[in-house]
Amino acid sequence: MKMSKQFPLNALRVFEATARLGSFTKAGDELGMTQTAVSYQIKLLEQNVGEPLFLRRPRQVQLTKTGELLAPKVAEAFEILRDAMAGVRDEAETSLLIHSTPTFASQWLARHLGSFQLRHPNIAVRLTTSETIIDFNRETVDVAIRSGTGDWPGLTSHPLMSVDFTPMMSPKLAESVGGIRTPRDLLKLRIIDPGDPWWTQWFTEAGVPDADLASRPASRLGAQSFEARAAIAGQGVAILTPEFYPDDIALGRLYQPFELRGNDGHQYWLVYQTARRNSPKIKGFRDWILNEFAPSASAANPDTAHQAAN
Amino acid sequence: MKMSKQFPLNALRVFEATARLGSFTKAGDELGMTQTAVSYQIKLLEQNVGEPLFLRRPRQVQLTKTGELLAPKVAEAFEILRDAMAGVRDEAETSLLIHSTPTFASQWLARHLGSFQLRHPNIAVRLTTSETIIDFNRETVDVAIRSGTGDWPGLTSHPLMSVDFTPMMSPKLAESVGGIRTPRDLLKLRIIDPGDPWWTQWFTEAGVPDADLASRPASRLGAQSFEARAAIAGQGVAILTPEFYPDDIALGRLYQPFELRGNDGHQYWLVYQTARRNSPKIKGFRDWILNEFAPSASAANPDTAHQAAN
DNA sequence: CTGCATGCATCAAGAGAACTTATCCATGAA
DNA sequence: TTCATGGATAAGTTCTCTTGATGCATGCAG
Repeated sequence: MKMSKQFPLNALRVFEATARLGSFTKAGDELGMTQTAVSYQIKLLEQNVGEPLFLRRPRQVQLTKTGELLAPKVAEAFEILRDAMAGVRDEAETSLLIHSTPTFASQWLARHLGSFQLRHPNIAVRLTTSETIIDFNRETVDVAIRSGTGDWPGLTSHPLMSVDFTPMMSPKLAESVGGIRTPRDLLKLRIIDPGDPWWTQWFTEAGVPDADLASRPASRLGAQSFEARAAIAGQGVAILTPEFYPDDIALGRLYQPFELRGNDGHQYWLVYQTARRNSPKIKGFRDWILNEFAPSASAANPDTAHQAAN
Repeated sequence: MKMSKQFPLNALRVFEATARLGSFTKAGDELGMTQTAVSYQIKLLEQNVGEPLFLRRPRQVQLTKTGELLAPKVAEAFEILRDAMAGVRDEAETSLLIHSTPTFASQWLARHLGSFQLRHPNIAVRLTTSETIIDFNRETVDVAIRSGTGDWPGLTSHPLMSVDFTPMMSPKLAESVGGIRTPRDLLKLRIIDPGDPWWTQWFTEAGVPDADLASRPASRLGAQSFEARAAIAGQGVAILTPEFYPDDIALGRLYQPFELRGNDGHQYWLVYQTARRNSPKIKGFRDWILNEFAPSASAANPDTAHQAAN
């Protein structure tokens, strides 16, 4: 015995509308079905209940006593369901859960999210961060920003910015050693997190493949933004992503001695579940952030999206 | 846009069970469907809402925030629906609406219904009467007892008793004219409702085709039971159905001078909508009343039913 | 009183949804 | 590692539901 038959939900919906409108035809109109279908569903329900629910009067139907007993409760139940669905749809549309790496969150999102909220004033943004790459199947998250190669099955990724890196330090620190003219001059300074592979790569590209970094004291701060603070404080030279520190550069707190930038092939990506690509709030966030990163382009171009082959 | 799709009821039911049980598989078991079907329905609902409702954890599913928002309301709504259905089913099973002619109701049902209630103590009987033949499509009635030919489209009829008739009077009235020996003797008495065609028919069959009834004063009482009361009171001779007055006959309040009974081809029938023939309470009433009218038979024989050709 | 409009019932046929079967995959436990 | 559990996916099938045509009864208008 199928539960679905033991509890004819669709018939109950039809019954609710019919009881309210007092007419099979009108109920059919409201529900977008034919009068025939209404008649059929009501009959189903009556068979299920074991009692007629409507008296078939000449040009109208009227509830029987049994029907009158049932109608208000059914109406109430559907009212609740309608509310619940509406509430959840609303919630779904008006709250956006963003996950990001801490660095991107503090260095970029924190400064730009205001513009998103201006554009979508009725979307409440919540931001969570972690170094780890979250699993959309295990966390309640709408969109994420992560660095990597953009190759995640089931997810759509849009490139935001490449993760370039170049040495940066406080201007005073540079002056303290008479200025930084060649890459080798950097080795006169304390190097923040010399174990970072970015350093090796950068020095190699800068023509200093033999830079001895391994022997230097390790000072891993975990997140780039912490290293940036340290560099600003004059504690050493850090290898940073310049895009994250426009203000510090503009205000002369950070100094980038060389144009040369390294890039390890990683980028920051906007990522979301491909299945949810049409969700308005996700679409809205995508359009906004792509536009932010492509100020010259008239609009965001979703075609740059990258969907991992599964 | 179909309402039915805009409001996925079946998916909501599946969601309710799944949220409660925390497992697609278990929900499928409870609902009598496969895990696959549950998965499908949940996906439908998630598409509809625009948000995932469950986090797919390795060996269990867990509600997302959105799901947690939705679940309790849905549960409440279904609780109400379940209650409503149960209530209405119960009401449907435990109340029996009988319609009858006033005569049959007062002369037969009133005296026998007690035995039905003994057999079905949890069925609440309600009895309505009218001379007119009710339309099952217009009145809330489960079973009816009516006289006629048993030929009603859409209805099933079981013959209960034939509507025989024979003159009856109070014994004292009979003595007052020196006893009633021949049908003609009846003409010495006041005849109650001489316009009743039963009289004509009976006198004809009794060999008195020329009985002058038309000229007698009319005294239509409307219902046979009223005429019986008048006869018992000695006000005249009435043409009655003896089966209705076993007590009055046994106690000597009514006297039937002749064995001869007329019959106009009408009978009393138990009638109900053929579509509802399997309703337990209707079945119960049918079995009971047929048994009452067939005391010799070991059980009622529904095969005597008569369904009018449509 | 006749003809028309309304509203529901019935029927056969068809579309499409819902469900099943078969498989696969990931995870956690033994 | 291997097994057991629980879910996802794909394809095929079943069957509910819907549609459209038709009929009937009633009430209203002329």
